[in-house]
Amino acid sequence: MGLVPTQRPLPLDQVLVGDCIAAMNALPASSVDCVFADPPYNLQLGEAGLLRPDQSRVDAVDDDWDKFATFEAYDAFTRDWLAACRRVMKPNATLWVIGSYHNIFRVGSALQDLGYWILNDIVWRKANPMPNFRGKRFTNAHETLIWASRSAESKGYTFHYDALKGGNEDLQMRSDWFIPLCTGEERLKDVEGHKVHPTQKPEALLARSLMAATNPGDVVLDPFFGTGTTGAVAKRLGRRFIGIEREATYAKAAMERIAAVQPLSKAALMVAPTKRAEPRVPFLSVIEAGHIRPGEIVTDERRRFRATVRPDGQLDNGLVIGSIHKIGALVQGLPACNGWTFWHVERAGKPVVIDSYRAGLRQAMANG
Amino acid sequence: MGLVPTQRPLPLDQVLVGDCIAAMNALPASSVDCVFADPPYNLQLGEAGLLRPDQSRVDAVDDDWDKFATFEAYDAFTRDWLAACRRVMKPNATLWVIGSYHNIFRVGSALQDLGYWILNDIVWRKANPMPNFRGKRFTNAHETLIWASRSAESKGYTFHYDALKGGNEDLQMRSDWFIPLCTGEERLKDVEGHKVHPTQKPEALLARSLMAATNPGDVVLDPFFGTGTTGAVAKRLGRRFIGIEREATYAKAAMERIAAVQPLSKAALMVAPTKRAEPRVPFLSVIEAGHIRPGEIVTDERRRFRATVRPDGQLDNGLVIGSIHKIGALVQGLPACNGWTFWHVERAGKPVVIDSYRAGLRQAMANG
DNA sequence: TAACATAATGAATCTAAGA
DNA sequence: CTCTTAGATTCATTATGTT
Repeated sequence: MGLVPTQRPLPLDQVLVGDCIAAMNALPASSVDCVFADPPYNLQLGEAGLLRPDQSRVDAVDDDWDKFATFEAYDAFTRDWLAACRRVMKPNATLWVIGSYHNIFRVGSALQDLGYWILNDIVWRKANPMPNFRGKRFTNAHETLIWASRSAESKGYTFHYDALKGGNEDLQMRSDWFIPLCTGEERLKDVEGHKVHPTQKPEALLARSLMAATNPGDVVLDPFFGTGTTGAVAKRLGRRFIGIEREATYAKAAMERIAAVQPLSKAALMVAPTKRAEPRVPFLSVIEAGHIRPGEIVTDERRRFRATVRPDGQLDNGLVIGSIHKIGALVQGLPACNGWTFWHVERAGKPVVIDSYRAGLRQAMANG
Repeated sequence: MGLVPTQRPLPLDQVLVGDCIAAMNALPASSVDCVFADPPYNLQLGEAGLLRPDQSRVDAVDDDWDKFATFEAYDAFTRDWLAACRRVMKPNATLWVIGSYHNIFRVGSALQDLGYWILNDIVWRKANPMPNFRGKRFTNAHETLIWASRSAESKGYTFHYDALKGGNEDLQMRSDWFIPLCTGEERLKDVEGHKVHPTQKPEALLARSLMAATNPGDVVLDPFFGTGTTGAVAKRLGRRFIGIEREATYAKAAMERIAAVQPLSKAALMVAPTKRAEPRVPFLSVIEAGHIRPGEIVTDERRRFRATVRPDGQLDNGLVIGSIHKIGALVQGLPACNGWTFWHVERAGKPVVIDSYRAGLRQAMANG
């Protein structure tokens, strides 16, 4: 590198169409304040395709850009783009990467190998994830973001601790974020009503990341720009962006989308916390918290019906095993029952409704 | 199996004191049903620099070679113990590993490189995490578990889908678990009131993992046994354990702790039979038992489709003869159909699903 | 129009037994 | 080994259609 000749100006608020590594290598070193990257996940899906219980087909991400022959090939790709990012990052810049269990461990390792310094891993808890249709695994209800500084010596990175805390009911912002999927109006669709991009991210996710780790006027680079969520949020928040996208159709959709975005006033940037429905509390959590012991007997208030609490959070009435709701309905011969208000445990000789153990857990679960 | 030469019995419900890799290599291959591992991560950053695995300080944190060597040593260690685990795992065994952003990416990558197949990554959301005192990062409010099968071909792993669902408001259990930290009574303390082990995991975390992925009587191996949470929970849940721990003081504390654990009753641990596990009933048996007569008309619930019951247990829709499933799929134009839940017969003017005749026959088959 | 019912869909590593 | 068949399997939200 050596001498830096007449430096070209940064291509701000634009989308560069082409390979992200080449495009980044054409940018001057130490020139961006933040990177947000949503690289291919390398899903490795089977040939057969997946059917829902209603026999409709799941629209899987089977695009060519997500296919890598081996982990080695994926690792090489990952190292290359991460290294290119690191070169253009200012010394105190930070980088966000999002991924799932398919790829995030490769990405995290590569980050560390290249000298990045992990500040947090963040869990995006999806409000409405796709279920596991075959019942063979836990519902894959989250994705992971890694937030890293350029190196362990980058102590002066931006983090708006107080703003985040103020927007989080004066509690420190935790590493688990509860945010809905990108659907509805926000999801870009073509004239036929099909989604333009298979993996468009919600703006709320980008907004929280960029609010936390950048200042107004900062330059945010996105090497996998897609349909430009990063650009749209950057513009709205008064940040600048540089997008790089290989597919011209995505790039075009992104620029049209961003053109329609209105930047927010400073006052509007102080976002009110999102209202959430009360979180569901699994009955298993009441047992795990020690309020009710496995093997205990639950009864209705007048002790006409009884069942035994199992360690898995189900009830056993001697004939059938099922949820508090199912067994409650069964013993009464009703089609449905709210087990929380129906079942009681004995405490100091008196029946205590199990619903009384829910409130505390709800409060604790609501954070994040 | 063929001939099995004088095989040493497994050291069940014991703690082996020593190096976990040597201890595992002394166990017979394909002998455990599940592994739960809470490995050390010595990649800890000090406030002012990097520590080597032996806790000596790395002077020049910008020394790339030294940094690389540290990760490399950790990776080699990780590969070794994961490979040793894989050898002693039965073909359908699964493995759990827990870690934080310091080490989980190394572990996940090593897993994949060794041929394990990741089934889920699970987020343990802590109810009461340690706050971030300096306000420079998000509160680190979670840890990550990886759940993996021995290989992509291990399709027969244990997963108690229905039990988990029943304890979770009749909804699929998600990949984000909300569980309190290990504190209070549960936390092991020495005579001076200091915690015995720095990273004792909550029993609820182990209980959910082991209930999900093992059956009563299964053998659970924990190569980093510590103060024996895995053993305590395994005993309580009627599973067997093999613990391996390098520090004799931890091993001793673990055995004392486990000795005090009362196992739950067999009845409480009984696994309810799932639909998948129930014996198959030929539709012909329903006819033979007289529940449905040959020549009767079957319809879907809303009577849009119809077919005739043949004496051989097949259906005839006027054009094609085939199984209840095949004809069900055919009339709907779907690739597949569960004929048991699709077809109905008329009884007292109302449609009755033919599946309702299976339960009685199953009962009879079980008794006969 | 309002209320209600039905259909669609989201980064998915998603079956098991028997011939 | 492959091929065939039985039959088990979904949650939250948005979009669309019907009464």
